[in-house]
Amino acid sequence: MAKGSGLSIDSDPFSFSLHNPIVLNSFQEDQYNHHLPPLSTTKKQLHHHHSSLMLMDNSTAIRRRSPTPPPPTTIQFAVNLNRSNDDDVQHSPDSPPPSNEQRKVIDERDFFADSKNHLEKSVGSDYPADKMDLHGPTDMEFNVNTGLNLLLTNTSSDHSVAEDVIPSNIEDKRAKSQLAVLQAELQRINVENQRLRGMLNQVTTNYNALQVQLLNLMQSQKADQNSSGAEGHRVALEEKKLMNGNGSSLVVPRQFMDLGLAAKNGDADEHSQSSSDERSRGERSGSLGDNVKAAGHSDDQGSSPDQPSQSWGPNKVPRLSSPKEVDQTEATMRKARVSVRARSEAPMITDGCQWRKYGQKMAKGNPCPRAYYRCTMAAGCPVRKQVQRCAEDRTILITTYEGNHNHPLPPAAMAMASTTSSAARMLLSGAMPSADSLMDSNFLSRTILPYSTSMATISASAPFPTVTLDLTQSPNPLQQFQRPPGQFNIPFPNPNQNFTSGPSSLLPQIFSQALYNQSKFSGLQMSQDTDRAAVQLGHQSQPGQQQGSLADLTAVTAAIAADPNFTAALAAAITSIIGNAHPNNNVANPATNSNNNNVNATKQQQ
DNA sequence: CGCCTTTGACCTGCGC
DNA sequence: GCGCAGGTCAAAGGCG
Repeated sequence: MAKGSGLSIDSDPFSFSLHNPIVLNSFQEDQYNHHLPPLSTTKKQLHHHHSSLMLMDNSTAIRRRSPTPPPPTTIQFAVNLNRSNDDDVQHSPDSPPPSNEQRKVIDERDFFADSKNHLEKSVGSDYPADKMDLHGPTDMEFNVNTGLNLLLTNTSSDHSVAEDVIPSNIEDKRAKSQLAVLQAELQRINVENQRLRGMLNQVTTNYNALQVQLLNLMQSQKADQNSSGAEGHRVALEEKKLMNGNGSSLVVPRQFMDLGLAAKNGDADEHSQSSSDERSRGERSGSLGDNVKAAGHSDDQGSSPDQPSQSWGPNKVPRLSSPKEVDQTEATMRKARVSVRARSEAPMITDGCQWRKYGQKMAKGNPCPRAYYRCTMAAGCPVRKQVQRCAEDRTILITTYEGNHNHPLPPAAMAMASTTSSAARMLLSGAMPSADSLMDSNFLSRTILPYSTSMATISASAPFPTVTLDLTQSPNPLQQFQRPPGQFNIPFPNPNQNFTSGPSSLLPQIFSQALYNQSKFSGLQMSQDTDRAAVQLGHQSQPGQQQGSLADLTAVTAAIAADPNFTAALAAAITSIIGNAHPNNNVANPATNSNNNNVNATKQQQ
């Protein structure tokens, strides 16, 4: 029996699936079972061995042969995309030839394979089908809102046999009718998709033109600021407030702006060689600052990864004596951090990277221990992160990132890296972004930031410049549409890092999406009535998770508008989702790991 | 055996 | 100088 060619409708009213072939009633199923494995087994095989192409239908209009009306439902067509020889119907030497029903099974599977090809052309016309990983060994489910009006036959086994006995010819006609409807609808959607794509391209073009104009205007203003001396700093700060578009949503300490402008005189990044007098020596530079010094020399723009020994550890930081070196150190020690607050029951948000825990301590004022991780995707990678639950609300997970990766990143990791490095560079440079970076910043502001009016904050009291992305606030998704496209929040410069290139303009959305998908009850809490609104990127593996949302739709829509290569972002998002199940990301829950104490923790508790 | 987590020890900066 | 707090190291043990 072909793997994944069985049919089932899940009992879950919110997600029952039709696994090809599409129509079987329980009576027929019993007949098939003489030759075929149980459908449950088949479905399981499909789940474990095949990718699935799923067509999500949220338009209701789905009729089941059930006495009860259909609930708000998502129909998932799980299509066996791997048609290897092993997948074909295999008959034992003594088994009978395939029956008519079995042939129908095969034919209908072929139809779905063809449908999959249509979808690849439709959704992924800008993205190679092979990169969609639809043939991969994962269980990725690719969901598309079909808007279909389907007439389906229920095959749930709880129906009586007598009720479901239908002549096979009628059933066959019904199935063919459904297939014809499906095929016609797919073609219609293809046309619609092309039309929408064209519209989006037009909007994107216009938007880019506006961005360039705005950039030119800001650059001219900046030139005026530079000519006016110190007054320029004040203007720059005001300008940034204006760009924020919400005076109360972002507090940008003057010191950071001054610092950034001073850094701009140098290299405009973490490795600024400037020795600005505006860097106050009185500011705290804790032990992490020592680490940051080293990290600044070892990340992707400053040094070779072959020299990891200078990267970390206060004990390994070379002593710098000359005033010039001290200034350089102070320039790099002020490395920014990016803190992400998200509601999650998971012990750690998955960002696509591999992390190794190297320490855990009790932090003052928080009963939950703080865990320290370093990136292990490459030797000498300076990136570290801290994970700690919020003391006030332990459902909030605070993840603080620091440093830049010195190695290639998977798309999901690029999303996080892009976001963090953008934020860090914003703090450290304070300079006006380039045209590309402006785009990047705008995308970020229109996707992550709109989820909350107080989402992005910059901490002035923290020992180090820290950008906090708060994803715990209840958003108003409609604001995303209502927000004028020219309105800015934080002008995150383009990371433009060595290994964080790629569709950076899309990454914040992906990052946001990944965060959402990773959180069982994410801070991106959406209204129920908009649930399952349309395109879904989320996986289905978390029962308690809200699936899809208007926010998903808006994020995806923004991504489409931002870049015609939307499918690349889609693939990245899916990758991040898949990465969510990475076995190495099972970090012990700090909140529940009460046995982890150290000297300081003991002192703290005493 | 390699990778990971755990956890006590250690280092550093800061305030008093 | 001492204590505190943040951060890291590294040995020990667990796990697949």
